[in-house]
Amino acid sequence: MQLSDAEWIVMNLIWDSQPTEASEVIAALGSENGWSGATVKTMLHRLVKKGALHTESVGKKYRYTAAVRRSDCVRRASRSFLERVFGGDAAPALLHLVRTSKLSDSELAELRELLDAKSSKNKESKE
Amino acid sequence: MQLSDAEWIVMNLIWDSQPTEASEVIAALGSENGWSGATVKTMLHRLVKKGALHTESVGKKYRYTAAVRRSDCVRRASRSFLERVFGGDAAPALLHLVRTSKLSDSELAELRELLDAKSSKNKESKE
DNA sequence: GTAAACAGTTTACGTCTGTAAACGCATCGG
DNA sequence: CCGATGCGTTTACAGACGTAAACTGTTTAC
Repeated sequence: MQLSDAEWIVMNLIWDSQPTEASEVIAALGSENGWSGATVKTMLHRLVKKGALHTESVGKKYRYTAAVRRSDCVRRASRSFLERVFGGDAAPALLHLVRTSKLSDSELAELRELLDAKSSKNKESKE
Repeated sequence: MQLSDAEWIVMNLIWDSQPTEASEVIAALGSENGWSGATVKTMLHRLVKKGALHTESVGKKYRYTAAVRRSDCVRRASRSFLERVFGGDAAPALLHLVRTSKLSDSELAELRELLDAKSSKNKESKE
């Protein structure tokens, strides 16, 4: 499920507050991004058509829900980003991101923990 | 300097082996990506037009060199990726990438070092 | 020197994107 | 009951993208 820039904006909103009605999306993105209602409607329609969203008309109300999991889209987008910018090599990407990002102490700690967990897994598979 | 997928492929090649002649790019990307020579020529032309590449005709030979720094493009692409997929928040992105990537011991070590350096910098600024 | 090869420029064309108006149908308020 | 409002659908349109052929001028090999 390849999402464009604008589509990510819509999907992020819907993932965050499902199920969502058109009016909410229009209200949120209209003021936040300066999109006209017509534009938002087009995005929603296209996302439904490409299978990223799902509409249910419960009673007389229409609601949008995500039809694809955010994690899948994130995975796909990350892979594509790594591929195009870093030739698929995660390590330089990570180094770059760490260098150029502000990270709080707790975030740093969490990352360090993950790295430690990964190291021990490396050791295991070596044995 | 917003680069498209295909443009990244060309730019990566040229950054790696500057200066480059059209024939080399065509040879490399033709076999590697299955692009026709005509396609490569179009890409080169567009990249020159948008200011990402620079042509010099030294004597009777034409050579392409990058007119933008890779690091700038990487920064821009990373920011855009973070923005669209993780709402601009680096920490979750890093966690995701670490979780889903294979990293060697030395890469893990290097990352850990960077994190440590960042921690101490955090402390400094607090004092 | 004439044809083949090569390089850059033009033109082409279908698809995707961002942005939006217009249309048609249902519903709601008066 | 009738017009305003809300929502989904259709249509629109310019610019970017991927892909590539055609054209033109130059260089090179026979």
